[in-house]
Amino acid sequence: MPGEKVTSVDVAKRAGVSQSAVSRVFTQGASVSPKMAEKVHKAAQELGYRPNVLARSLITGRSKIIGLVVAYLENQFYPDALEKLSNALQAHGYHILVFMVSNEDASVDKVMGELLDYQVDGIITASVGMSNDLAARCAAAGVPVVLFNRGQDDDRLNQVTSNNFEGGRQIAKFLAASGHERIAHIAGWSGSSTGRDREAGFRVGLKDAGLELCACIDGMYKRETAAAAAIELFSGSDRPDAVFVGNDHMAFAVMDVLRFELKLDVPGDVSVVGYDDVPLASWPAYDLTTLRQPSNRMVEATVATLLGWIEDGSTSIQKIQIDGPLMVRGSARIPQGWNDERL
Amino acid sequence: MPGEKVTSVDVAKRAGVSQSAVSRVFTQGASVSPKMAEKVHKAAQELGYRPNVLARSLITGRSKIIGLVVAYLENQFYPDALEKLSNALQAHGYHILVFMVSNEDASVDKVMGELLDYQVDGIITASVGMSNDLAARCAAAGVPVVLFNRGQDDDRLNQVTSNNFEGGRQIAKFLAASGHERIAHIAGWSGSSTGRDREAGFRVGLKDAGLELCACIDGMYKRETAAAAAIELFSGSDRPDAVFVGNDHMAFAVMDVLRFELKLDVPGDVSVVGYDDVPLASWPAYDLTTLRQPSNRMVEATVATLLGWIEDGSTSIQKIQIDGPLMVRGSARIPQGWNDERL
DNA sequence: GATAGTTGTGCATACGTATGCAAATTGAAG
DNA sequence: CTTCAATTTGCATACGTATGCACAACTATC
Repeated sequence: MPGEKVTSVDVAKRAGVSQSAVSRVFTQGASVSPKMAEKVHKAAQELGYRPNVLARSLITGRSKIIGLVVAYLENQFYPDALEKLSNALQAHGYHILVFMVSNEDASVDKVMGELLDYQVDGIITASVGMSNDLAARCAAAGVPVVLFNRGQDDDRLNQVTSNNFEGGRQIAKFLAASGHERIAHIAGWSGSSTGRDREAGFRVGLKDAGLELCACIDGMYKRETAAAAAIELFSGSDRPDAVFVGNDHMAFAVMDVLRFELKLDVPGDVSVVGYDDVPLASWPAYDLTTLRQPSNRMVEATVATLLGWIEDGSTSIQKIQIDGPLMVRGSARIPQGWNDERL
Repeated sequence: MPGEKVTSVDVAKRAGVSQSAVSRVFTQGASVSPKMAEKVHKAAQELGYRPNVLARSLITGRSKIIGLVVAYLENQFYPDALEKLSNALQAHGYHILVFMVSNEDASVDKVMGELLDYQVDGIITASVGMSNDLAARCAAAGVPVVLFNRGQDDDRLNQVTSNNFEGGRQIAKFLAASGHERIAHIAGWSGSSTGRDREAGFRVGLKDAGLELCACIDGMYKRETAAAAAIELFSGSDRPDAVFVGNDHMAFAVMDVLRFELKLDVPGDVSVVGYDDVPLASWPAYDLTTLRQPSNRMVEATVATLLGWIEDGSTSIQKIQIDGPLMVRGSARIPQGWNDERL
């Protein structure tokens, strides 16, 4: 391999100008004469020169890299968000450096260290929390953090979520309105704010309707755990007639168990409602009634917050909650006149 | 924000040693006395020092960044691969910088330029090809490229795929053995090697069995296109009794159309076979018979190729094809004695 | 055409680290 | 205690770029 690194010095030499001139031509907002710009561009073109982002970052303190920490991509919500985040950031000249973590242990902290080594301009964590100790370090390093789809009390951390409490309540209202009487919940991981908030809202919603949760199991946001929970809940004869599952990913597992293992009819025997509205939820094989997390708007808010912090020096902590609609589909009995009421 | 960048110089000062000593302590394979190492580590600890990867890369010429170019994450195969790639590379001290492209136009080339700006140590493209012009530039820059799940003739490009031709043939053999007579194909995008190879193998396999393709439509690897193709193929009365769909992602759409729109029974009326074996394929809602692309081994091969090139200076072009088994499930009629034969 | 004001350019230096080289230290052997 | 080899350390410099500062070139004004 030839391995010809062509630098601004080479370009300067060929164009017969100084290195600083070359630098200015490639720097946004520096003043150069049209004549100079043309000369330099020509030389650069001929040599195939492109500025070295890393070297630049050394001096500007801006790496144009955003670190994304994510636990797993199995739940379709996250690849979808990742794609949208990447596109949005790319449009602003930033790119995403990916860090996979296992959510359970302290690997988050370890990985975050590596993250800072890369001098990232900002950090987005999707579906993972972080230790306060770590939050402090990021704050000290001046690196803004946005928790995407996860809340945390630490007041140094921005966060963007859907309105999980309200979402849970809305689902309760819906299930109550269609006359269900034994309503169960397979909750999101209780170690996560999203899981806890959805459950809390759901309970309040049921209470408002004069109902009470007949059973509640932590599904850990995992397919296997949710499936096991479904078997436990629905094997007996006094089974629930409706279940709110903490996210779509688990809801699919639950529907699989209900229909193919326990031979129950959905929604005839059991109504199932999920949370997220991932693309798969609308496919007819599942046709899942679910509360939409508006990923577009969540991504928008995340990017806006991050860039505001990085480029405009904003320092106000944002705790953004975005409302989403209930997508009424075929997996749950529909209350009479539901559509009318909502017009 | 405080913004305390702590450098090796700060650590050196506090430990009462030279900056180079600090550097050596944090450099793999440099010789330092235990005493020195301890002093430096202590000071570093106290100040919260971590080496700046970007500055390091400037001098070593190694950024520890691998660029990943990917077109879309909607097909579950890719987030799955991304997760595995990231984990494998992370274990070797590398991280993935993500670049989303739209496959159709020349945006690949544009994005690749940005990629090189980051001085990536290597490039993985998932599901996208690249212009020869570009391949030349990467070769010139000494940056190794691995095409993941996509082939291309250019002899400067490594590639890792499943054995698509053989896979297609195996599927043909399977469908023929179960006595299907009117066999159709909704092909992968004809602009991709994977799509073409699977189709070619499929045709050969049918021929070997004395059969012929009764219809073939390009599904573009897109859900909507595949759905439209399914309607076109199966609306008439002389419909096919089996269809091989170019990947699982499209196969799901096809099954949805067949079952819920055209009210056909799978596999009673039509057998459906996919390609990839993404996790969803094994969920009972689809229970899709499909040819597995062994993503674990493909990832392994990709990482090995890339790191061999980067770290061991290997320069031999690898064109790796990995065989995968046919996962026989419920979406296609099973030939009598199929299991016996295969023992 | 001289002067002041404006813009464009070059010089020098800095960013944070790694590394060749020579000096200094250590340890072993005589 | 001396000598020599082996190891450890510090000094200086380089990586590729951006930017403050001083100076050169140009424009407009009288």
